[in-house]
Amino acid sequence: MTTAKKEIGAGLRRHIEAISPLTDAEWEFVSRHFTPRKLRKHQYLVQQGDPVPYDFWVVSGLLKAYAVDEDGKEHILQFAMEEWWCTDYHAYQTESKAAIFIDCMEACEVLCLRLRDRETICGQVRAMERFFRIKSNLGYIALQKRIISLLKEPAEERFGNLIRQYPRLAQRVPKKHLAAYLGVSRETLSRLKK
Amino acid sequence: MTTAKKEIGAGLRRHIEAISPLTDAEWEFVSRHFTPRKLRKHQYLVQQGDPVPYDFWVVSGLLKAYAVDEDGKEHILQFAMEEWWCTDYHAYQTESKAAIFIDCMEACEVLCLRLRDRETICGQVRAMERFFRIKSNLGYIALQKRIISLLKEPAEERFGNLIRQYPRLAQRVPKKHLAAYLGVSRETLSRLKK
DNA sequence: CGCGCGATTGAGTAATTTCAAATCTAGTGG
DNA sequence: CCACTAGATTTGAAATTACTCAATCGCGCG
Repeated sequence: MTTAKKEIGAGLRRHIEAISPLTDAEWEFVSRHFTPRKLRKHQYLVQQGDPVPYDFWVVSGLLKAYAVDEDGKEHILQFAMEEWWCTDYHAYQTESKAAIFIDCMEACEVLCLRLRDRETICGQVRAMERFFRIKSNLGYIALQKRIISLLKEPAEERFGNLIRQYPRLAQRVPKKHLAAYLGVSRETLSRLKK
Repeated sequence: MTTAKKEIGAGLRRHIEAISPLTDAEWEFVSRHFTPRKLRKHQYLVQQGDPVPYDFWVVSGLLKAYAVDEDGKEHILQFAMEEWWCTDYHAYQTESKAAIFIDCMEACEVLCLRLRDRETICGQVRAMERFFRIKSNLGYIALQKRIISLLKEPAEERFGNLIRQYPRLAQRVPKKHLAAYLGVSRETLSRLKK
């Protein structure tokens, strides 16, 4: 492992151990299954219609995952900043074709994990099965909140909550993309900010 | 265990083993941590502001989980039919107060699982940790699809997909509740059906 | 038979979108 | 340091859509 890769891996290890501690031997085994990859701004990690061999963990940079409707408009499912996981989980899990796009809003470094390797890791390392269980649970909770928010709150309140909860994100991301995340047009979002 | 409870438990065992097989001893251990409960139509399982000690697995009947906005309107997060899991997972996991209501649209039998017991089960029975990991994953995928659907598809298409995917549900549930699930008024839903 | 709940319909109102144009901003090269 | 350009944001006005409120219809159950 190169020095650079070691540093990258250290971040992932901290991320995992915040939930489920690993022995050095376990970490050694786990880390072998991740492949680092660098991408430039605007590069795609996933394109609609293509297979999705990897789950991605963001080391640095910023991703957006989005669906495109028949008018060509983008609807953002998720932003993914440092230490976030992101992929088209349906396509990934079922080894089918992607329904969404994922691309880099900034230059990125990611760690890639194949489905087979994820299952191997979970099978061999008990702590990793626990990690992914808890992580999935937390993800589920977050999406439940998002759905309630979409159904119950007016756009203005959704926007307020977004910048309150992710102030860093709101600065890094062009507001038209925030609009596409909140489910309103950029013009409406602009008018809301008063 | 009574005969009735054995029958109920058998359904849960099948449900679990469809994902992750158990030995008889493991099942014996696991099943001890579930408490059966019967409820009449319109009874609450969770009320906003109350603690949420249980995750519920539906043996029979039909639940709805919903948030209420300041105008008193209901926004349905989830229906839960036979063999579905349901609770306010945020409040459950963090042992905080419920943000939503869950009540019975029909008379129900459920199996109740405390957080502590879920963690015990996962800690003691490897297959159950795997079960909950995969189940959470599938749940996450389902919610991702729902969010994309809410953002990208017009209400008419959401309605069509709903009755296509859950035809049984669409018949069991008053249409005004389907509207509250889809995020439109009942009048709008009514006009869409043409 | 009549009550109650749900579904539908109509009319008016409020909110959002669309399209177009103007303004602003950050990064580039001279 | 300034001018220029591309992308982002804002603003305006018209058109569309969805909502609200009220009234009516339909049906099952007591």
